[in-house]
Amino acid sequence: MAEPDTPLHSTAPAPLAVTRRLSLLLARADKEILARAAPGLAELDLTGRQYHALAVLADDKPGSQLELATALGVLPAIVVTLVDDLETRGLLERQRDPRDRRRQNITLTQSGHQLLQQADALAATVEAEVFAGIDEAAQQQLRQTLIDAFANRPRH
Amino acid sequence: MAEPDTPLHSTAPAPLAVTRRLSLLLARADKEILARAAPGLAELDLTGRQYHALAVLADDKPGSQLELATALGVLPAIVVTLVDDLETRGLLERQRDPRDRRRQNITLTQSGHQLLQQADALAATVEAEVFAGIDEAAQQQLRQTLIDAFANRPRH
DNA sequence: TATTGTTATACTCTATAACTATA
DNA sequence: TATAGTTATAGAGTATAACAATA
Repeated sequence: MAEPDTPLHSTAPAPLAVTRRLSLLLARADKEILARAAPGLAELDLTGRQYHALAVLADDKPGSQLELATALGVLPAIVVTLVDDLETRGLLERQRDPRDRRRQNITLTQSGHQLLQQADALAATVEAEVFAGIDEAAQQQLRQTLIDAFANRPRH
Repeated sequence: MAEPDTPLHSTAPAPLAVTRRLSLLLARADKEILARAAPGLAELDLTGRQYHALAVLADDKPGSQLELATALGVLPAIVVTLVDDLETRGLLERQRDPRDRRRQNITLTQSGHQLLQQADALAATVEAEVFAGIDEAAQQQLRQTLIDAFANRPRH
């Protein structure tokens, strides 16, 4: 229902910069979700990247730190300190691959899995908050389109 | 068509970490697009953020640097050097607002608009590349869902 | 007294290259 | 000779606080 002061045939508002550009829209979505999740993650002593790493380690079981680096989209040198920290906190364990001693096999410990579960619960809450006004079908479609475009594609 | 070695009733593959979590999916989408656009933007001497700033300045015409900072999601102190650089390159002009001399009115110059146009063309190319396999309706739906969830929402 | 913009600075993060060990 | 992991370090980017100008 129109506000009393709103003309019936108002001119359409000029589109915002961000709505005209899908790239910026995606950038904003990412930033917004991270900003909302960051305080909760901080209570778990996790950065967004550390959460990402735990998720990849739990589900994708990369066979080396290099694979983990690729999955996260960061340099191998970064992964070393990232994994160092999580290992010190007892969230994962490193073990040299006996068949190729250059590789580190990384497995989440029980507390690693537990912490991931907490982080997932938090992420789910944030997602529910952000997509509160969006109907279920649109949310499902959003997920599927992103999977089709990004998740099944080899990284370059 | 199935590969010869693929069993007809193979067990469904465990979902990748990123496909189970919408937040990570969005993070990956953002990262992927930025990674693909970065080299082209670098040829225009632009970072992703500078491109974002040009787009906001052109379309949203923020009335102060603080508004620009909010739109970009960065701290006011960051905007100073950001705008400094673009001003030095003749892409925009600062002018004190005569009605409130604390505020800086920022307007894109002609070359600022031209550079933005080039960056937009590049972004469009990258988007077309990334969403090549996605049908037009799904792309449109993706855009609309993101607008509904993020663009019409006051920043917090 | 509050707000906008600015500067300085300490801090964190990142990228690069060199190195060890394994293959 | 190539690859996985590691380390050191220089450079880039960020956050924080203090300040000037204006309201």
